[in-house]
Amino acid sequence: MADVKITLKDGSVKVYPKGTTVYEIAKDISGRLAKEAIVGEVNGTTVDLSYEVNEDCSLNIYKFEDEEGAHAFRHTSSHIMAQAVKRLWPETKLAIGPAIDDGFYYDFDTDHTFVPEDLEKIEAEMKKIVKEDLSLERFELPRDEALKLMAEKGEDYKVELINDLPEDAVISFYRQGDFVDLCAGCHVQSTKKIKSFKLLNLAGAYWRGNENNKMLQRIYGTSFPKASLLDQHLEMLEEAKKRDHRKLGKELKLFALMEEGPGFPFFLPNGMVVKNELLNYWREVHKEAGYVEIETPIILNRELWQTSGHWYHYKENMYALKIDDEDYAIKPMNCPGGMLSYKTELRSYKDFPLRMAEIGRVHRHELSGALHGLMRVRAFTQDDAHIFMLPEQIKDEIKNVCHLIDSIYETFGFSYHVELSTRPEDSMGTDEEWAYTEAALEGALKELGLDYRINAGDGAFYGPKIDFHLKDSLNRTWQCGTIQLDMQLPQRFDLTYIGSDGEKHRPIMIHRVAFGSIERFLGILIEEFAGKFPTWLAPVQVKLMTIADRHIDYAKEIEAKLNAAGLRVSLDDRAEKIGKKIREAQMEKNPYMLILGDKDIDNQTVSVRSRDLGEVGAMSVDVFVETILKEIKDRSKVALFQAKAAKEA
RNA sequence: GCCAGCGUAGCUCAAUUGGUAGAGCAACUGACUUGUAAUCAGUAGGUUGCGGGUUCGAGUCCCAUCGCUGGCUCCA
Repeated sequence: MADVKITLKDGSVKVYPKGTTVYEIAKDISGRLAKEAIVGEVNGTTVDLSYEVNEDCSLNIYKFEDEEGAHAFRHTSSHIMAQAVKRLWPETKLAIGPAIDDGFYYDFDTDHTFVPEDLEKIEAEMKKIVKEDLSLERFELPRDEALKLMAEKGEDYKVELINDLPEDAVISFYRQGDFVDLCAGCHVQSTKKIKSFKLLNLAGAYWRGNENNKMLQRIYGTSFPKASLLDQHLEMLEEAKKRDHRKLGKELKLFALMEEGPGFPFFLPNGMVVKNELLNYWREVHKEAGYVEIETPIILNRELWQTSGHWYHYKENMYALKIDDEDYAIKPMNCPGGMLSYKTELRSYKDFPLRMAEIGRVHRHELSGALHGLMRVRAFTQDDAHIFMLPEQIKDEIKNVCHLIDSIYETFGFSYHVELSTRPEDSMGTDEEWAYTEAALEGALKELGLDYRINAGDGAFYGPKIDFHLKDSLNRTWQCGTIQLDMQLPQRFDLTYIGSDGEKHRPIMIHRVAFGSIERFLGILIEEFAGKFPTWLAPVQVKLMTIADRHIDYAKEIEAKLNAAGLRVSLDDRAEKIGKKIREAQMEKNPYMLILGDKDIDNQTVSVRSRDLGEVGAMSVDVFVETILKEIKDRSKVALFQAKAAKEA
């Protein structure tokens, strides 16, 4: 393999095998992942050194494909956007403008209200800046000079940021032409590198994410080193729109959201089939995992919510009402009812772990602006369970729940990430209790070897939690499963059990969900499968269609057989062409179509067409039923007829 | 709740500078009797989200309100 000769800025020469990635070269030379990133590529046998080195770092070259490279690239894009905005509206004050997963944003404070047309103007100005080929120069200033510089420029937000930096912080700036920004860095060497970009949307955002602060105007954008990559990304966004669960939910008649009940979804017959299948599956696996099921009331009195603490800690989110002059509230969570259920009997340590599940419908008054299809609603169904146990059972039980959740997600083929959320500011309980419970959850995660990230201060007010997050079609993540260790409610409700010593003790309680919310899970499910549910979930599993009216009797005969086999069947016996019936069935995303005509009557067969595989061929009804029943029983994610076709071939 | 944008037939969208709402698909009726992604013809369908205002005249402009979308905040 040919070697690549690289001349470094200090004049020294290094030789690498051709094909070595720039990233590896950078690591090799610098011996570490340096804080400055530069985007570059090895082409052929030479390396373009023109964009090579920062003043205070050794050679650090990253490709756009590396996280650091993309980050630097987008961060520079963000600076270019800010520079463009400052040129167009000089009075604008800059807040923060970081790189994010798929692009970048910048928060601005200006009297000018940005409208969508402004994005084009800003893009045009950005193009100029890119063309000007401005190099990004880093410089550091002592605190007082840094403050002076930003104050002179009227950048109040930057002044605040500098004031909040720790004493020993290095205060760095980046300059590109006439534009200077307080910035810790990671930039490409020149504005010229930002080949393709697009500003995507406008949004409001509170300064520092605090709703008591001023609302700034945020502009989101994305950028790529090649136009083709940008096009590809924009195409992906278009594709994602097509699988949006709100769109598909309407098209497939799964659910409806109406003005009459914002945030309160209606489940239509098709959606109800999917929901019930999900619940059937859920009950099956939970029974196997040793759970019992209960149901508690939707409405309970004020005293209960005071006991639980919700009346004070969750009041803004609760729907309250008066009944016979007494205060009641609609449950926002199932736990208090679960506590009362626990207390209906004297419990023994021998009953532990006691796993009480509840498919509970809860109502929460979410902010109107937070509502989002099925993902964020005001009434939803939690697949809840409260598990009561001994302290020494905590780790194993958390592991059990993690396994259960994992196996459920695996059934749908979902990948997920885990977060551990710790004590929030507004919380109940002692420091010791929090330390103990947080350690218990983290210990279980570590023993399981699960990757997780810590979400400091994001726990529930009554305990720390482990969250399982799934992604929607736009890669936005949604919390679904959660496991919360709760030492508050057992105390507040004075829950006890009789231990082996014959004395009363306080049980440990886990509060957990796997789907999280059936509604949200269904939303994720729709987007993941783009509406093409696996057969076991599909509202209509088999669509029968006649070629001509004379085939209707035979079709009804087949329909009866499939019905008898427990399949969800629908017959299209309209006097339409078969092409049209197939087209409509495909659009309804029915997994299987049976085409019935003269040949089928003569041979006593059905002609099978699969939504995913196309024409499968003719077979006897019995063979068809046998195969599809297996596919359903296995909760297969793919059509089993594919395997059959492969075997025959 | 906050910032911005949007709201026309069941769905997807039209409607010059304000001039009196239209198309495709779906639906319905009829003809056609069809072999793997759209047969043809006809019929019907809208107080332009709701409520005010400006105007000779408002889907177009203004105000208010409800809802939706993208974010922020919050959270399953």
